[in-house]
Amino acid sequence: MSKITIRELAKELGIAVSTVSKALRDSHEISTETKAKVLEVATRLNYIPNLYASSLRRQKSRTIAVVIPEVADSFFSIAINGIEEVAREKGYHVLIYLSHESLERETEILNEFKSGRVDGLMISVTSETCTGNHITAAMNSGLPVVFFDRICEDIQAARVITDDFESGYIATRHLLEKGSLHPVFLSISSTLSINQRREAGFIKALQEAGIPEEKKSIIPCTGSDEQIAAQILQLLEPANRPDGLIASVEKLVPPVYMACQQLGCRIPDDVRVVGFTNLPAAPILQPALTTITQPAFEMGKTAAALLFKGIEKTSFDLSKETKVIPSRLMQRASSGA
Amino acid sequence: MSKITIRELAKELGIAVSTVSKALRDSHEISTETKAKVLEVATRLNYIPNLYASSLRRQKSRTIAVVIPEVADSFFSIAINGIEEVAREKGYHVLIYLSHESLERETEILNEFKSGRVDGLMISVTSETCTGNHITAAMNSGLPVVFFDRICEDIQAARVITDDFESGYIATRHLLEKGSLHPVFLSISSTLSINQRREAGFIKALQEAGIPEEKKSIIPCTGSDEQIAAQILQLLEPANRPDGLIASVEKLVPPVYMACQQLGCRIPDDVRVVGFTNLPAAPILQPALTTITQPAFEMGKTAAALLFKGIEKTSFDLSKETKVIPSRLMQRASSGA
DNA sequence: GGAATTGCCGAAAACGGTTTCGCAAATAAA
DNA sequence: TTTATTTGCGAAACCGTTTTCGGCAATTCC
Repeated sequence: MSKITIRELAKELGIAVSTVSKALRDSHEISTETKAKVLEVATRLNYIPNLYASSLRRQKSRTIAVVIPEVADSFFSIAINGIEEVAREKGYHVLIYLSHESLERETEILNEFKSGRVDGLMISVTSETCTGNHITAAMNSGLPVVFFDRICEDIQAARVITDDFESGYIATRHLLEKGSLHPVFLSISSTLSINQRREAGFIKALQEAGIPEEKKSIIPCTGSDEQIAAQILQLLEPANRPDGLIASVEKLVPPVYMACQQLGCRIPDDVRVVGFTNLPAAPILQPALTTITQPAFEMGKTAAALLFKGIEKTSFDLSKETKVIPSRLMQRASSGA
Repeated sequence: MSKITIRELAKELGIAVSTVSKALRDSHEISTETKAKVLEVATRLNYIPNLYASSLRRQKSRTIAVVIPEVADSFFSIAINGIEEVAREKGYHVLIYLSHESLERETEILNEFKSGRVDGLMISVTSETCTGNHITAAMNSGLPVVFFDRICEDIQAARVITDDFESGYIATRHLLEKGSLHPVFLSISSTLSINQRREAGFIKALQEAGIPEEKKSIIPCTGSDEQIAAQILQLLEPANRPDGLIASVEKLVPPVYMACQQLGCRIPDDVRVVGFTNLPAAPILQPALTTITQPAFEMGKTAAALLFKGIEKTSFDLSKETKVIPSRLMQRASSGA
């Protein structure tokens, strides 16, 4: 089964290649009968246009890139689902790149896009990414860009985010209402947008409650998984154990539960817990985990839809768009009765 | 920042475009000095080759496709990690497609590859995929294909799998040793390769143990998530509750724990549980889940490496390759003390 | 009825690299 | 010294599609 090209269709039909091309693209220059004939032969011979020839000529690839820190995280994997769904509807293909939380890698990846590799880019930045030169460089080369979830605050670009500040606030208030007197916030990166906002919501709730702002209440959890586990283990030692905590990202949830099991620390009696996560296992943990659940699927869909709008309508100024899709507090046993 | 092409490099250097091209590809026809000059100008002007022009001429795209049923499953998301790692090393790009367990969708997706869209394909088939006509069609068009995890038994092609039969056997023996007298196997699809093998291992262990092969011991769990939950809930009713069970895929784990919580069914005292899963939450479940953990990352890496070997060495007959990477039984509390 | 328009199609030039082939000079072999 | 061979480079064809442009006939408009 050799590849069949537009030339062979033309030969088969006894007409010019340009006519075939126009017929296939449903040009008004071509009569309905000719179109029908071309279409018939094309399907009969199972003609599939060569994407690269087409992309080369038209300077567009019907391909988008998704750059995320990692895929083994429920938020991102669910978001990809949403992205793929919209892409498929629109006839676009999606390339995936993992930055592994490395700014250097992210920069490398984005640099390749300047050649016109992709028609658009959706990105959730690295926790290292504070300056976005590589991103603005890509944007300046004419690439439509949509940030989703983890954005770069100082770049004027389309954003699809969730209400991280409010979620941080709500989670904290929830802990306070459940009786926690000194909740702590497990922070993963002081430069990460979502972390900053959640943290700000946390602080606001604390201030409103008249709780003195001790430095200790924000606990940085950084480094390898093992290091994080050790930090959390230390935090939950009986000596100065907090009575409530917020796991600001999904990866902090397992070490928290693990530490509690090791230390005999009871959730929620000793420490009330809320986690930012989309883990399907949240309701089956013991006790079931109260979560701030992000609208991952919707965010993926929305971001993709926005990107396609930016790609297809040149008149549309993508950079002014910001969509905020609210997260939800799923109240379960881990935060108290 | 306008796109800069190879012609502009040539003009800047005062040499022919063909020379520039060859220099950039490090051809032996070009002197070392010329190469150096070309390289200098190329980096200075930040030249990035147009992938589509290159792909069109060379008939290869340095792009592979990964087709999987879904991404929101720890196995697949970890496998993607492995794939991406190898792809990046090799300078390949990876397109991702989700079949959503639909054969029709899978067929559509594969059909597009016949145009030379990608240089190779890694696929984990749908549970609906018993006949692989669409896959052999793609293979016949010259596309190197590697199956990973969920294979199509009747297609002669490269495979990277885990020892599902042995794992099913080991999981079952483990349950029996822990005192389960009549373990059951929760099956998700009778056509799915991994399901069949795991089931076969289960049956073998039962036979060896002299347990009469009752039909009831293999429980089909199909349909929507809600339907599956209902089926499992019914199964675990006290009346004829099994004393051990194997969740043959990850998505069955939450409904099992959920049902036990609802019914007051104690794990492992009432029912011993083993699950096939890579869930990071497995150790923090109460009780911690005994798992058959698949080498997802290694499988992704191995499959990708194999595919690239098949792509790059035409002499290499991919279709005869089968790599089996063993899974591991992670013994935890859910299967008994 | 002549001019202007419209409808339909074909030839050829793009798109931006890669590759083949040929040519001249330099080197090696005879 | 003559003949082969090698080395380094340039001209042009090529990959498969899209698009511009022009042409011819049929139609519409004064």
